[in-house]
Amino acid sequence: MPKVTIETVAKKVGVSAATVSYALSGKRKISREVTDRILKAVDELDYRPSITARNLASSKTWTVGLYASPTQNIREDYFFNNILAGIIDILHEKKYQIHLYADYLNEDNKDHPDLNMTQPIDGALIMNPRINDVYIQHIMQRNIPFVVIGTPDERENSFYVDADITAGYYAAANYLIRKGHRKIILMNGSAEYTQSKQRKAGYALAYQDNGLSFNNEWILNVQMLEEEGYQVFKRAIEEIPDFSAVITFNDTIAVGVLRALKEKNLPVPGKIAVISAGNTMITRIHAPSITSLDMSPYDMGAKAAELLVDVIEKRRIQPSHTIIQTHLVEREST
Amino acid sequence: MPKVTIETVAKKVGVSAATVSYALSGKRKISREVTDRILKAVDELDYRPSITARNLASSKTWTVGLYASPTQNIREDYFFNNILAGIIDILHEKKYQIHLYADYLNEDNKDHPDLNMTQPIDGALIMNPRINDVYIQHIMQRNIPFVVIGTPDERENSFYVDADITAGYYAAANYLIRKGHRKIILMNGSAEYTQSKQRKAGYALAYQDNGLSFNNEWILNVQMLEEEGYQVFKRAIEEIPDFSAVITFNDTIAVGVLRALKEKNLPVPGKIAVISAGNTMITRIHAPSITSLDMSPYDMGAKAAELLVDVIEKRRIQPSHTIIQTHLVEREST
DNA sequence: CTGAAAGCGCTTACAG
DNA sequence: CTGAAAGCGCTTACAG
Repeated sequence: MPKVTIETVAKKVGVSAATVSYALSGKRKISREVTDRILKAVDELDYRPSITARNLASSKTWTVGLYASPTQNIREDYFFNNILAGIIDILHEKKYQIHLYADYLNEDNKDHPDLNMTQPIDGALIMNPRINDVYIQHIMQRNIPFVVIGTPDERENSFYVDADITAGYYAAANYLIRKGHRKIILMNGSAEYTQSKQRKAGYALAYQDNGLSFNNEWILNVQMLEEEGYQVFKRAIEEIPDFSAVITFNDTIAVGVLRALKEKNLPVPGKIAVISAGNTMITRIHAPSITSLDMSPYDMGAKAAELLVDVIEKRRIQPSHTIIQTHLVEREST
Repeated sequence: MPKVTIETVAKKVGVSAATVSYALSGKRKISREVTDRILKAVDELDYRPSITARNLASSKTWTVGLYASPTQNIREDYFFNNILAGIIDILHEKKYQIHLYADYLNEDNKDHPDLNMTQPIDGALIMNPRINDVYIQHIMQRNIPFVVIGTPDERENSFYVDADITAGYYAAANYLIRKGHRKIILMNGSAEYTQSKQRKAGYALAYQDNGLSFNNEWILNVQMLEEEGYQVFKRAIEEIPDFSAVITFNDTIAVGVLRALKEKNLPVPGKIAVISAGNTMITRIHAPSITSLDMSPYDMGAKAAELLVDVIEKRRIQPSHTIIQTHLVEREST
């Protein structure tokens, strides 16, 4: 069975390939009669355009690259599901496809395969921006439109969508301080991510506004895995005396923290208060249920995707950003 | 800044584009000296090949289409994360990219955009196969290599990877029957999915092997959402008298079921035993923790991806399949 | 309203 | 060991 191309259709109908192309795209008016014959031939031959050829000819791919987390994080990250759902829904609506990349950065970034090719994408969505993010640098250098989910280092030149993380952590710390807590451990993310700076800033500001001070030793940097949260926190319990509250950078870490607290017979909320961030299903079903910062992940994904499409299609040129309000959902852990 | 193409590099070095292509791909030996000059020029010009042009010329895209669930399911489906992680890891290792499609099927399947184009993919991974699956039919018709994650209707002509769901549900029902339960509600998935048949088969076989019978009214079909599980089960509690156990088709549904049971003051496991499937983090942190069927989602994804690459690269031609053993993890809910 | 033809940027037989 | 050229299957100015 020979391949059915636009040429096959053109021959069958007795017109040029150009006419078939125009009839199908609607970019030029083709007479009703010819169009009908073309459509009939397309149907009979079961012709389906080669997207690859179309991409090359039009230098437009209708594809967006999504740069996500490392896979071991994806496995435990419910927050990701919701961001992803928002992205998929909007891009589907706008007729864009998704090319999914996980983060596989290592020492030899230079040889990273994804970075050494011009991927066939019209734009990129970058999650979890790092300080001096290699992906962002690469994308910028290649002049590919992009939107960051999170707050990038170079705010002036970037479009981005983020939750107001600083305000969120300010609210969380403030809430605990007002309840009388003075020594709050912050289980922050890895220092390489810009979000970790934002969290610390909110936390610090709450102490400051209440005329109190904190110690940098109360702030720990951990990987995004439950086991990691558990291990690091088990040590923290020994090494940081007399703390009375914990704020974590996501729900998964909170699960690890709560497991360590249970093991050490430190009742929550009786002796220790815990606040997480993410407000995923986990926080509702955990016993005790977990007070958590809601950051509207679905909306973040959807807004970022919308913004990206606007940037790709040049409806937006000047860098802009959207900051989504967060709110604290109180549950049993505080 | 003019675009840097293979022609730019060739001119700069004083060789043909073909030579540059061969030097870069290694498909033909190019002298050490020329190769070095080419590599130097590539570096200086920051040349990066156009994948789109390469795709068209070689009719190979190094891209796999992943047909996933509807987004509202993805939002609540932790199982998906693990399958996805397995897929991503293997495909990254094998140098394939991922094109992600969510399921947006509706009545007018014919006009489904994803189905009316030849997507630039070398192969497809299809999750949650339906009975008479439109995606599978489409992919088969286009002669695109594919692997189903789950068990497709047409087993003879398909490659697929699945957990032994029938054995798993047999084990779950058997376990409950041996504990004295006689009336077990099966919260099954939507009847359009092939997996729902497998679950019912395992459940039915357990009754049969124990010389007992069940009633079809004890088997309910629900959508993959926590709220749905809750709503449907709340009604079931009224309408199905004297049941003593429940098996659900995933962890999320179990959460809904347990919420309904709690609301109706039916203690678990005191009065009702509950078994879920998926064994995601949810089952460990729920109170009570949930006995669950482990189905190794990461391995399923990884094995399916490996198989697909073998099929694409013609190391496997004859349809084959891998069935992964399941095992029941006992927790507090039984 | 429609066609002939150049062009997108590669790869890969065909020649030497 | 290397080059000239056809070809992948479309789109889109350029002409009429």
